[in-house]
Amino acid sequence: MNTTFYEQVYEIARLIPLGRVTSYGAIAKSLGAAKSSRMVGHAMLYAGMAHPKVPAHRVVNSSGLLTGKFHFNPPERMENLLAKEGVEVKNDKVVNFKKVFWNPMELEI
DNA sequence: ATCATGACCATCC
DNA sequence: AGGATGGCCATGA
Repeated sequence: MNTTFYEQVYEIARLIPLGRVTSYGAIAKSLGAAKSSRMVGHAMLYAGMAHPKVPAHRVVNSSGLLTGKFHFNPPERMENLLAKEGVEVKNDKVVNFKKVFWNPMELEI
């Protein structure tokens, strides 16, 4: 699926450093489409089909909540991967979200 | 072109 | 704190 908008989302998502997370809204903003945050999430549905793979597990909502974990193979996969990368997850949300949050705009600008 | 959908966000109660 | 509401907009039928 080389859909332009999604491709841009993937590009940003692939830049997320290991052990860091970001939000859908933040990605949308860095693309200049702050109001298209929902599309970012939707794009993640295709993340599995995209190549190279997209670390969709590093993308959460603005509260650090793992809203899309139920879209993973086994939903546990998401927190499992995050925990493995050093991101603590409790109650389906990222601990120290502020600290592990990665701002896509820092690289883009 | 129109309608429905959605891994969101901000706001209000 | 937690649920409900409206807005926003790309994509597919």
